[in-house]
Amino acid sequence: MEYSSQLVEKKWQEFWKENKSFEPSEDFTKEKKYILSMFPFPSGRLHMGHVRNYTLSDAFARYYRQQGFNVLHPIGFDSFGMPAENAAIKNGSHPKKWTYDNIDYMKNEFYSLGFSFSRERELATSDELYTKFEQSFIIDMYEKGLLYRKKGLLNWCPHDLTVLANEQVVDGCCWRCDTPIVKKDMNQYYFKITQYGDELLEDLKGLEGGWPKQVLTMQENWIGKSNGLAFNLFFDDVSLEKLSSAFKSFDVFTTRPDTVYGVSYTALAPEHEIVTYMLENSLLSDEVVSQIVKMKNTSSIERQKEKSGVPLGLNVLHPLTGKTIPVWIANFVLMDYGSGAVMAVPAHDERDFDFAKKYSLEIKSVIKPYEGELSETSAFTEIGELFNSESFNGFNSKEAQAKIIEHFESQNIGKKTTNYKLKDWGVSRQRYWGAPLPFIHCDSCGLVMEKKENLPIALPDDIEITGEGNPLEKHPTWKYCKCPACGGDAVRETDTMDTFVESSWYFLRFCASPQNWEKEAFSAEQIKYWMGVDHYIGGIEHAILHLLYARFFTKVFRDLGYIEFDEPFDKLLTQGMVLKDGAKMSKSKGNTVDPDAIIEKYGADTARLFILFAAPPTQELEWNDSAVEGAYKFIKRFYDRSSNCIKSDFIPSIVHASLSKEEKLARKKVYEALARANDVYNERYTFNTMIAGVMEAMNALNVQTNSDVWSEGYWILTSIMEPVIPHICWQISSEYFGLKNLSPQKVIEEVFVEDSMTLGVSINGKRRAEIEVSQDETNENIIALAKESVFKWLEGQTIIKEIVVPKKLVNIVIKG
RNA sequence: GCGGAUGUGGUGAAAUUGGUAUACACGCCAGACUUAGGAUCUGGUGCCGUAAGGUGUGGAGGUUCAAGUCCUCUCAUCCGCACCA
Repeated sequence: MEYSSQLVEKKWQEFWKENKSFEPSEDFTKEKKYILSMFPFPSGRLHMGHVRNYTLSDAFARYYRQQGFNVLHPIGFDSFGMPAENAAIKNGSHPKKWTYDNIDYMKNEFYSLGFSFSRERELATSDELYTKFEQSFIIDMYEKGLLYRKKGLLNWCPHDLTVLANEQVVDGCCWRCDTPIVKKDMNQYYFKITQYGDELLEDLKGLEGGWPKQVLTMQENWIGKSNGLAFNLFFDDVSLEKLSSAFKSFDVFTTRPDTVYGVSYTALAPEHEIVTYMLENSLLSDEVVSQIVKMKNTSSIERQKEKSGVPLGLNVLHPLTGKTIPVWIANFVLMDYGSGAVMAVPAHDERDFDFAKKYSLEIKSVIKPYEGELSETSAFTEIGELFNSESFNGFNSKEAQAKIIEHFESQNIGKKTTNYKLKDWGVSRQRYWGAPLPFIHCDSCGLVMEKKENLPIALPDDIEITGEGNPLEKHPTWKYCKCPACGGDAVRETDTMDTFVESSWYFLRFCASPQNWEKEAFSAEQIKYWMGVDHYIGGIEHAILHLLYARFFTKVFRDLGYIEFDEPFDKLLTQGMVLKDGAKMSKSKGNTVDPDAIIEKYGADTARLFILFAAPPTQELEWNDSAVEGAYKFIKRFYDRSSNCIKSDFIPSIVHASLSKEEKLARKKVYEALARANDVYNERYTFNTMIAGVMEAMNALNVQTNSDVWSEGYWILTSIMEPVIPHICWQISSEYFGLKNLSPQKVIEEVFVEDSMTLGVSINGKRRAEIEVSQDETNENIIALAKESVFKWLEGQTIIKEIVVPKKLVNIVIKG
């Protein structure tokens, strides 16, 4: 029969659906595998990145099912988010309809690719049920003090009247209307992720081996832990008077306490509270005020271009020497790191150096290199030996750091301190299409939580989306409610949550039993059985945000008593991008390939085979039309040649010794492919080499005619390939083997035993000839044969050494 | 600037512990079958050279009997972070 991807694929997809072939078993005594791909945003259609992602997880899921594991391989949609609202603004569609239409379409695409998802556990995070459970967790977190509300500086678009996420600010302007954004002080809800900063950092160690090093490093840098010294700088009397003693001192942090004697000025961020106080109380000249205002209104990108600052007219006293030090405002001091103020040591810090040069401030060296001289034109930032540092002179930087911290602590003028770059996670968005925060504002009770029995706080359907302001805010009735505490009139919080909240726990939601899907967010029993995720597969672009948030939620849920483990994802596989013509596929570049078109022309198996064969998963994948064609031809050949098999429910038993050379080689190649496949699924994930092995075996089978060898070969090869090209493998298997071969296969060692072996013969490491000897040949004879084979190279030469590497080669070392 | 990754034929890429470099595939070339083929099958294909041979894993050194693999330096490309005190 001629190969028809259309017929074969439809047939098996229906078979799998009707037979519920991929639902996990409730038998928790079986060994399990939880295979998960990062779930998609329902943007409308699948792209090749999706196809690659889910083909990988599907291959793992199918392999482990074959091996007898109980496999959970679920799918959901991360379905809240701005694109739904943007589509509404653009085409007038309702975000809900747009979202769920897209989900329906994409689900069909998924199943037309033959993905073996558990259909009973499908979810969309915009489902009210999901919102209900999520809001309940939010309430728990608030009660634990892990969620709080405070004023903060946010990106505000004065044209669209909305807050923007940092990623939505492009070159200081609104990504949609190009209006320059301004910083606005607004109330915002935050998760206290910083409380888990140390644990999030420490537990990265346990993920080594399971997670790509790159991701671990990125998270480590993002958390950005640094140890140092924090101390107060006290104002002198004149300054105190100026400030009417509203401030006596301010706090600074340094990772280089060894340079403390080199402090020659100190700098505050323009947003520092002392600066604010001075502005509000008109303590600064007009000139200085205008410079500060200018600094504050400059975007961070602009600020980085050149350092600038202005003296505040205040002085502090050096904590050790008592010397007077001027206080400046500097645009390079960040308000949201440390205390928003720094001690400046221009001799040993590049930034401080640049600033001091520009404004002719004192540069005092206190560290000298062990070799070479101090430079006049740059800061010496390495470690070295202390001088100009009173009793600490002569110490090495490292020792001095500890000693100086000790000194500050013993004098009670400073403290050993740890700082993090990680900031609390701002989760509120002034948007409609997200999960509402379950809070109520009451004039008499303040901020009150909604009662759990009233959940979910669902979104109203009758809204008007204009792109200006928050539709929930403008809805005529939605926000008005009674206070759960006092029963009086109150209003709901109209902010919705960042969609990263939904993706922070969806992998737990899949551990709900379908019978209790509506009753519980997840079942303790199933969680205990299925978690952690054995293989988590997704794009590197989520290396920080999603993966960090999911780790944070896991630890929070543990502390809330819902789960008993620390980390959600045991093994992480980050796939590479899909490229065409050397660039990432994207609509704007017009270099996309539509998965539907490929499925229609060649079939899902071809798409899957090409994707797994063209490159290892972690590498970029260059799309190549003729290589796709090649994958299609392979499948056709694979199916055509199956006619050489004999129908049987058992693997044929073959007496290896009685076979011809070609037959033996074919068997060897088949079992080599099997051995390699096991290795690939368990350790290496290099599906490309596994497929190459199968192709080699096919080539070897094709030069012999023994139908037992053919049948055995196909019994094994269709089993290996089923996770890759499932439809055609089930077809072949059902035609010849009654589906009995889709099960664990044993490697037979005897086929690897050969009568003779081929050894390379090299002279001084350069290969010159090849000899064939029997397996049990003595080294003496091997050397004799080797010498004979390279006779002409040895003429008149002196042999120094002869090396025999068993089963590999002979190396003869000659003089010269 | 800091951190990470990658560099092998015309192309995508193999080489598990240092042991015959270029498996497998795409492309190309030749042939067969064909009215024809962009179908199918067979063979060839790193580079230079008619050949003998030489040469060859971004570049330069080094260790070793032996290096794509280990060490030092260097170049290029890509990614992440980026005034984090």
